Amino acid sequence: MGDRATILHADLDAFYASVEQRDDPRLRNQPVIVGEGVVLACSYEAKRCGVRSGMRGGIARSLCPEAITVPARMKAYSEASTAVFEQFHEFTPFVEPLSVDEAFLEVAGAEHIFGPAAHIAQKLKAQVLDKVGLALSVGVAGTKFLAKVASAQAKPDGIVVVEPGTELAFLHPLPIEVLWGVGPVTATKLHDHGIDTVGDLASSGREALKSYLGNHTSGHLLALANNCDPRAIDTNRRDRSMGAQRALGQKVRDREELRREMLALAEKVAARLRKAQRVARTVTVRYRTSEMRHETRSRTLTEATAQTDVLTAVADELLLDLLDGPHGPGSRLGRVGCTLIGVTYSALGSPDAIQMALPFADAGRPTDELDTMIDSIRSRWGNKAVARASLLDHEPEVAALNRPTALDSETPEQPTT
DNA sequence: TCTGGGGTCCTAGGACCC
DNA sequence: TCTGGGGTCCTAGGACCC
Repeated sequence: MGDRATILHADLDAFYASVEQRDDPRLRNQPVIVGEGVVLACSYEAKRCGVRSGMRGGIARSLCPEAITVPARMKAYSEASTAVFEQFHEFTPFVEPLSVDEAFLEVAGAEHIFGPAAHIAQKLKAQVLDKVGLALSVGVAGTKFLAKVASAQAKPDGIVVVEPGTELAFLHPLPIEVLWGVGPVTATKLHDHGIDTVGDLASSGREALKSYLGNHTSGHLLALANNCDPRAIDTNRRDRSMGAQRALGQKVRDREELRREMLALAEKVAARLRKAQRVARTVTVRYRTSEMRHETRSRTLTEATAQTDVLTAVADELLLDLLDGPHGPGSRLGRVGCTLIGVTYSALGSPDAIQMALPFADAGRPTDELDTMIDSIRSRWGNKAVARASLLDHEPEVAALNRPTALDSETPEQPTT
């Protein structure tokens, strides 16, 4: 791993805006803003005026008055995404989606068919443009992290290959902000200590970093800065949580209105959960006060469920706790206000895994049979502990499904070379 | 640039068990 | 009854990513 550059990071350029420009010729070569309230995406022409995603629509339009604003068409983006991922799979089965518009591809096993990784990157780009009509940027490197940094450098519409042996020369001059896990907070801390480039970070002492970044972050960043990233492509990733939230503007809504809003969100996510054939065990309600402070309340159920009435009832209770505090209905709401509510279901499992596991709960099956069952669950549902959601800990045989070696261990598929 | 909506992962403290 | 170590789970909060 890492001694050959066989990992691709493929990233669609300005995805939503590119789909709009593809579908409406009048938008081509024009500054385009997708999304009305806030900017969900913008074309490169709009980026040149300083427009960024997440920006309020009004500010974006004042920066770029000539921009054409269009509403988001999620269905079109999702169809385009599916079509692009089909092209990825034409080259390798080892595709790890990161979001609708980007993925890692392991192409070690595909090189004998399509040629070296850099050629595969070119063919991939050409094919996505030809079949789907969208521009793709590709980074090619020996590790995931480097491939992702390379694709960012390749934008727009380019390819950057980091040849083996040149990794540190490529990485060290770059600003620390390129590191995965460095956001505004961590960046400020690093700059305060005179660390501005990845090279600065790589030559820093672990203990010194630890003192202001903590154990995990310092180890993680130091590893990345020294180009140490052993993570393999994981084709089995599944959602670990599902949620919905809604911003409410400045207005403090009344208590019953917030409860109705929460009910609608909780029902919506429960429906998504069932559609995905998943069950959840933890309900988290989130809340943003008028001072933009975030608060959460969560509860873990004894058994995972996708039943709307159960999930909505828990969400309602948790919301009331946030709204009322210890001093009665609405008393907290009056003081802290509410500008956003949301609900997330997590500790997701799969009802099928539970049903498959159940026979083992009441019959003392031999361990080799159990091992076979665990293998079959793993092949269907991935490496993560899908059976955890069943929480049948009082049944030792099913509890065995949660054995770290069986389901929690990272044993990603390896390409056959 | 004071902010949408969808996520992931980590931490610290407390409860509880052996 | 007190003290201790080790482990797991749950909860609340925070940082980060697209």
